[in-house]
Amino acid sequence: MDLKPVRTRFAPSPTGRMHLGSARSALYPFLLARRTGGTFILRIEDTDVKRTVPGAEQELIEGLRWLGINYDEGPDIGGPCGPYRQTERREIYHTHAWKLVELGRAFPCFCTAERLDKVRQEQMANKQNPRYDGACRALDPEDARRRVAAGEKYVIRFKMPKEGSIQSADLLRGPITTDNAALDDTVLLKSDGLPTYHLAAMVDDHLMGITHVIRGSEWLPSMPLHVHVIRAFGWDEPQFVHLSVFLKPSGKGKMSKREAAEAIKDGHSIFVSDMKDLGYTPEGVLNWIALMGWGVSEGDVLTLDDMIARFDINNLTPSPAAINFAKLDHFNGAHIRALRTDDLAARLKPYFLREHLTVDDPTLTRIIPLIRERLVTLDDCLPFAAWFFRATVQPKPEELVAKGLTAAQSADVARKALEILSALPEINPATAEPPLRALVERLGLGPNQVFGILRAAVTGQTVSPPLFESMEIVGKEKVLERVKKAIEILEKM
RNA sequence: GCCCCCAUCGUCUAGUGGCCCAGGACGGGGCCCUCUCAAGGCCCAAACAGCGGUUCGAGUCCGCUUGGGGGCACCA
Repeated sequence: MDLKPVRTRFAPSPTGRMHLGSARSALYPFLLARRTGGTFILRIEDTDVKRTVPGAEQELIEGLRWLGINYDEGPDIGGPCGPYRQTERREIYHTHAWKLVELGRAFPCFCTAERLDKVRQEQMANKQNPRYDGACRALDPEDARRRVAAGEKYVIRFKMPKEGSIQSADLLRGPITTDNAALDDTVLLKSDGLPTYHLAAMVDDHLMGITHVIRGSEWLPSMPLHVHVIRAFGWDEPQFVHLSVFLKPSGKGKMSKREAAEAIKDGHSIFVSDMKDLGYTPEGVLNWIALMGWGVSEGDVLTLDDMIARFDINNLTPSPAAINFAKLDHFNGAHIRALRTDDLAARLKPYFLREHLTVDDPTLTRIIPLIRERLVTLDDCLPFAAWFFRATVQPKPEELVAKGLTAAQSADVARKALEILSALPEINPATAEPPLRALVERLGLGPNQVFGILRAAVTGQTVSPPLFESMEIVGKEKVLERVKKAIEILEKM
């Protein structure tokens, strides 16, 4: 791959929540910039004032930060090509739109939305393609200028050539040729004075020196228009890369609001800001989205640094990808297992605190090695280890009874185990396991039966971290106390 | 309706004309390990959408069909 430093950007519109698709649209240009020693920019495309939702920009910024996708220039940190929020660049677009008018490549249009709607409906009724009918295209330029000066509402439309064709290219798909006749006199500057995407993005990408435009495939059909606009200004177009969409897990149809709700029911989400609460790590999420649309031949558990080292824009795939939450779980678990103890402890603590547990840090640190490889999500620490931070446990009576034994027999086993444990100076795997295994032998029982009783007694549950290691952390005093309590419960059954 | 894009195991993908009776990962099945649950190890099932070309040779190139996706706003 060509490693000349690139300038790339993530240019979201702050119109809703940040989802997986947005995250990936940010990731790839980020990776390309880092791989080549280039620059990655965040630009907010907020030119649709009606659709802008308060807080969306903040969610975007926080999402990127959480994922570790850091940008070099952006609305909150500035940079040499600012401002990075399009509503703050009004004059730039205004000037550029009129420049196109002067060049004869665009024209003011005074048509009302009502008339345009009517025309469109008639066209559709006649099975024609809906398009601008050209009413204002033929207006005398001086006339038009006077009407604008007089304060009449107007938009500026691109004056699409009636004949000929244009060639544009997508890096992954190759060149495509489009007849100009199939293209429309698209609005570039709206009557509120703000630009449409087709003007704003082209102007900004040029002014910000963007070399590679990596964006969603919904832009593929308008790429020819974009190339027209860019060339009308006399600029060179950047490399275009269109990313395919994410499909819902079934592979039938793209992710939708309905599908997003389904995911949440299953304990999953397509929204970046939900991921942390659900116990996902940035590493896991990143790894997951990175590999939907990017083919690596082998070794697919990757950190952000691994991705940067291996990223090659030519290995992106143009076909749509169905999301698969099982794979997210896999990557998340793999990255959790790779975390250092202190790091994992710090990440787990909030989930215990969320349950109003009092966390003792040294204890937490000792628990980590026992649960690390059992965690798929960070909040899995609760079922495995919340009991460590509770003063008492409440085993269900029936869970204290070993398989194949009666309550009375189980109580007897527990009494014998208690006797052994009481005699130990302290309880740990080295001291407790050999005599208890000997007990298993002596009673002619299975280890599951004896250890199962103790597990339920000490942890209050049937699934737990390894028993002897757990008992060591709990401490002899509490272990004895809990086994005694278990015996009482069993005796009453 | 018109325009554009895509097409390898259930899913994500490797494959850039001979190295492919198609490789990896997830998921699934089996076995081993084992105090529960995991993790780990070993093994198994599972795909080139169809039809025509081009070529000595096609998963790989071309065309058509089918299927899927996207777009046709003073939204991005």
